[in-house]
Amino acid sequence: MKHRRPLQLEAFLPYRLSLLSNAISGAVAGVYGDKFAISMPEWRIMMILAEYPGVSADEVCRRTKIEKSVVSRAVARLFNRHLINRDRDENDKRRSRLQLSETGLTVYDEVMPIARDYEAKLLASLTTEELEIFNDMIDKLMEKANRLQHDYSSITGEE
Amino acid sequence: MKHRRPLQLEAFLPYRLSLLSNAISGAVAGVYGDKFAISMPEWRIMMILAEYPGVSADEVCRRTKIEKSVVSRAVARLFNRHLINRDRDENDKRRSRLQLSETGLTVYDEVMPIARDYEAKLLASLTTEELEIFNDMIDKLMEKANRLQHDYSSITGEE
DNA sequence: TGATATTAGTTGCACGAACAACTATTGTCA
DNA sequence: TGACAATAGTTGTTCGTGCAACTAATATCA
Repeated sequence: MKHRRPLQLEAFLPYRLSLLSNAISGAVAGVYGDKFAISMPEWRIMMILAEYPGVSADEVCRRTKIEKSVVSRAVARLFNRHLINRDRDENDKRRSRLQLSETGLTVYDEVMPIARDYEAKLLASLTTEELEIFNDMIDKLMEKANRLQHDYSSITGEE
Repeated sequence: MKHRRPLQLEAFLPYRLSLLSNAISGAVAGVYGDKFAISMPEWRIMMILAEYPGVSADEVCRRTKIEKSVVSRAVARLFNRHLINRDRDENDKRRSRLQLSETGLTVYDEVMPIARDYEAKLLASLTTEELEIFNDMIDKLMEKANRLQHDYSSITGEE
């Protein structure tokens, strides 16, 4: 007779992480989304531009890991709403140079404290040491996941 | 604490968790997705049905936290592909009683070891103790996130 | 009992994300 | 130099997801 061990779905890490990520992202999105109608990728881009003014859309992709088409449309939308400035790089006319506009900075300065406050409250449930461990484990898992993804993608391959 | 410091996006937890969750989910999806053309929610439902045969679609929703429309369509698709059986509950004719079919069980038995193996390999990068801590922190953060989501949703002025 | 509220499940619709194809510019190398 | 590859960015298409409206069955309560 076959012994079928249940997975214990509630303890299944991918499942748990997905739930947690959704819960947190949902709450974070509420912070800026409801008030300024800014989407998650748009906000991430604004954060990047606040930290690295003048970067290109491509660099935003590399830093955020957001799909370039998503970045393209998000940038277009931010630009149309005058939240960012978009100049072309004269040394490489394919490249754009992006930065927050005056308005964008204003919005950023208004939202950022709330986002920071949210993160602080969220992390208040962890000690500094725990947080360090947590971050360390995220790194490990991330690295492992990327390596495994490569391995497993060949399972389905021709054979 | 801090005033005008940049957020250090790379250290921003919601951002990091989102990346990790995507990476892991992507890899997991590759395990069953490529081979059997089963989507993520479909696979989760199959896991639930393997663990709790005969549950209703609504109970699947509660257990997986997946939107009921998504569950409805996923169940329909699994049913059409003869991976699950769907009977109506005679005591409450609104309810359905779902369970894996013979075929579904076969698929489950083939995919499950791979999924389990993947999780094992993923978690191999953590010690047992670390994993325990990690799970504990996920619980804490989850609880906190749910509470905060409630708090922050009232910022926008709606009640 | 009958009016009304709840619940289980389905379906329509809108929106965001992934993927690929495309334009325009720049880099490479014979 | 000129042909071709690579890169930056845009756009079209498809698909998964979430919300809301809807149907059908059951529960509540005067």
